[in-house]
Amino acid sequence: MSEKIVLIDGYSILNRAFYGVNMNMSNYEGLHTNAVYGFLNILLKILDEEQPQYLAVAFDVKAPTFRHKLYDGYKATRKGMPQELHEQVPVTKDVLNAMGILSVELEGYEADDILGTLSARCEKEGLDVVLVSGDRDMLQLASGRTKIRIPRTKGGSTVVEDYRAEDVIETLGVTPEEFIDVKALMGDSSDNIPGVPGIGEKTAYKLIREYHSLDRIYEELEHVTPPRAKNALAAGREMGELSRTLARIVRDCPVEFSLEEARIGQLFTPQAYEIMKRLELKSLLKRFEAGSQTQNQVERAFLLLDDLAGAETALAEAAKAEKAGLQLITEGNRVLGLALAFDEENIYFIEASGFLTGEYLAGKAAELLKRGGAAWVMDLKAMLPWLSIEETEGVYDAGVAGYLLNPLKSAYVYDELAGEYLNLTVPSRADLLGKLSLSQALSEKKEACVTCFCYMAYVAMAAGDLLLEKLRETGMERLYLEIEMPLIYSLHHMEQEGIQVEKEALQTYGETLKVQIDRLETEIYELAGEKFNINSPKQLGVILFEKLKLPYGKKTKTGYSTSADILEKLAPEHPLVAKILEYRQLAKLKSTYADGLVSYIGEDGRIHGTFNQTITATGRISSTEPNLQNIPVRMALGREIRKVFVPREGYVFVDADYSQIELRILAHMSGDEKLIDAYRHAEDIHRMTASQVFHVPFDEVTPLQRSNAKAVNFGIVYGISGFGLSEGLNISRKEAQDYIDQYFETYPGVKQFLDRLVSEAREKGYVTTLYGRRRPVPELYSSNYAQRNFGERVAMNSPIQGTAADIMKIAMIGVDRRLRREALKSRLILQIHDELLVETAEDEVEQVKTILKEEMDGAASLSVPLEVDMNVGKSWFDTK
DNA sequence: TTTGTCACG
DNA sequence: ACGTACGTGACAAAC
Repeated sequence: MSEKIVLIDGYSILNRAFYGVNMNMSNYEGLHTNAVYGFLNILLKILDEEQPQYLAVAFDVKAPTFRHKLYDGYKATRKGMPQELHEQVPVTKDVLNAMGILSVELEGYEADDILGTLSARCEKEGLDVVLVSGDRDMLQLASGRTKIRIPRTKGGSTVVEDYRAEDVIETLGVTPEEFIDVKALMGDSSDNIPGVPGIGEKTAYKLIREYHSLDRIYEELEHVTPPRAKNALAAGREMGELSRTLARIVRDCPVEFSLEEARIGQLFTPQAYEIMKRLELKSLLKRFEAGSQTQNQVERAFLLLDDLAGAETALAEAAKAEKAGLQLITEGNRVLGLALAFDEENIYFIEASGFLTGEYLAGKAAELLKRGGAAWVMDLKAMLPWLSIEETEGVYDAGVAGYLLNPLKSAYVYDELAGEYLNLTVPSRADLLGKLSLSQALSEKKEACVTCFCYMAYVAMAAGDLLLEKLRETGMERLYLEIEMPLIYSLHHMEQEGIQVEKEALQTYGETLKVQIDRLETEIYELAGEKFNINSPKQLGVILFEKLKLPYGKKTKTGYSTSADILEKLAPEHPLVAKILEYRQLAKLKSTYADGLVSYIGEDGRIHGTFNQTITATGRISSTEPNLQNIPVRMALGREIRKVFVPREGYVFVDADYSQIELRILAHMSGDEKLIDAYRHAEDIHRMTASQVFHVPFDEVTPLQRSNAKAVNFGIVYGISGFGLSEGLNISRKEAQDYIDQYFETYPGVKQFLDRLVSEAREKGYVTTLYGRRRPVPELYSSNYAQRNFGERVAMNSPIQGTAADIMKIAMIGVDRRLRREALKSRLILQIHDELLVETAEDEVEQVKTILKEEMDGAASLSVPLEVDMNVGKSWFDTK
């Protein structure tokens, strides 16, 4: 076995770590530690896996490199790193130093070049090389001896992509050496490598696959096709050759390096331990303490209680505690037990069995929540169906707190919160219980269950104060206490209430669809001349674009695109296309809505969906199992479905929706005088926009002008781009850009506002709503052009969409509370982002309308009024 | 599990 | 020449 060296691209891995680990992580000095933490985790993971004898980390030096001298534009626009990351660089170097790990820097060269040089030298010495970087450019260094490893954070955990030379060939279709020339041709906007103007990614790969090098291309220039590419190549030869020099990683830079200095010695030194302590990286401390991993100390306190006496004693103690963590453990319609913690020594799982019934434990849980002290739970809404309690002071949901602090995470479970806020690495539910259901696990792996459940209670308790403190620091305490916590109860009420659905009518509707689908199916097979699976985009693509040779518009990464917008343009070409579109529509209605919804109707004749509070990046709620926020309405046939959503006997639906709430928020937040003034008076906002942007009298706006203005309004809210608008309107980019320019000329305050959102987001790393809700925008720092642009649109859209979500939440809480406090029978049953549906007792219609109007109008006081449209009907179909 | 498609605001 | 409209969830097919 040959010896092995691991070489690490320092900044690139720090960068990955920074965006992969929750940004709020910091020590008591206020120093952010998430990147250091993530970096060390990746480092230790790689060392574990590779078991190398040698190790070095390369860093860039803040000075111009030879590339800057060659080309003025080189990395001129590269964005600086945010302060929170910058401050972690010296700390990371200190840690490496304390661990005796070699750091290498060289003025005039980038870390890439150092890595290229060290890998070349080590290969020559007969070593195996493992290069760790976040940057795919590094792939040009892959070889038989050198493996490139690219860590990615995927759904919270880190996975590493490995590339040996053969993997590069397999994934890119070119060799590592050829990859340099690909980059020379196509350029790289994130590094400001210009490339050959006129040659894009597709052409670059195609050319290199055919000719294998830039030089060969130029030798054979006469034969290069298409002519467009040939001409571009002829004109851009200098740029191409310059780009190749810029793109090629240097393999012989004058860096001083001796293998002996890179030899790995004692990593977990006392010095390193001290730094870990100062950084408060507790989970890493363990490894630095003895070198060996031990279970977390707190686990010693975990205890299973399954006897009445023991449980009563613990519960009585907990009742006296100032702070407690708990979680009722439930599955289906059963309470399995209660997890409970009230200090570091008293952490219990009380299993439901014998005299310790589920009802008893639920009652005790309710008492604990109401006892006066702080009570932290992991997921309050999941507990409420067993508790029969209403809004209670001192009850805090740790999951919801974690969501506000970073809404981009995929889940807010105890192990994630422990890692982020307690610097504690604890086994996840999947680690402990695998894929077992809770009841299965309880009978098969009791001990693991106790660990899992005790952690829930412990983490909720232990992280509580810190979560509140962070919410305070980030200006989200009121958002949390006055909006998100009360909202949990409103969502719970809606879930309990559910909505009545006429099962038989829905089934009949599904059968009608089936008849039409069968008919269409036959017609389609006839027109196509063969049977195939119409639901398969792949098979459909073959029929349309190969057999019938219709012109394909777009390709997806797996084949031809057959999406509706493409097929619509194709419809005049062949009668089959329209049939496919119709088939798709009906198939969707049948599978998702007719058949799909039937399966959710409960014994009470109602659908009780789930409203999720911790899913979206912007602060909206989402709806699942089923999704009641995307019931068809735009197309007539689909809208029919709404006829089966009906109020109970003696009730009607009152439906209220905000009119153009996002545009009104835009007017308010931007402060644009003209827009504010327009929206103060306008009945029809899109018409008013058309009138002002196209300079025509309000009454003379044509339907086309209005619909164009409407699309522009949408575009503005989504974070406008010429391309996006042109797609939405099916017009040229030039025309779309003209519309946008005219809009901004008309409302200069909006332009300023949107620019300000982006620049503030770049500075701070996040954007905020009117109520202080944050959304981090890490994409703004991406080296990828498309990603960065996406970040800009997010920075423009999230404050608007998020503020609308905040306002609706305030309104919901208000409506729900008043219906109850005023002792009405009517109940809020659905929220669809800007719409509320109230199942209203017939004799309460007027009161409910008043409440909806007052609470929705009054939810926020903006510089433009919030208008609410209301309708009453005997089904959801009738409320439009 | 991922991808393409399509339903909603 | 590049690559995008913002935010979701469910279903069927393909991997």
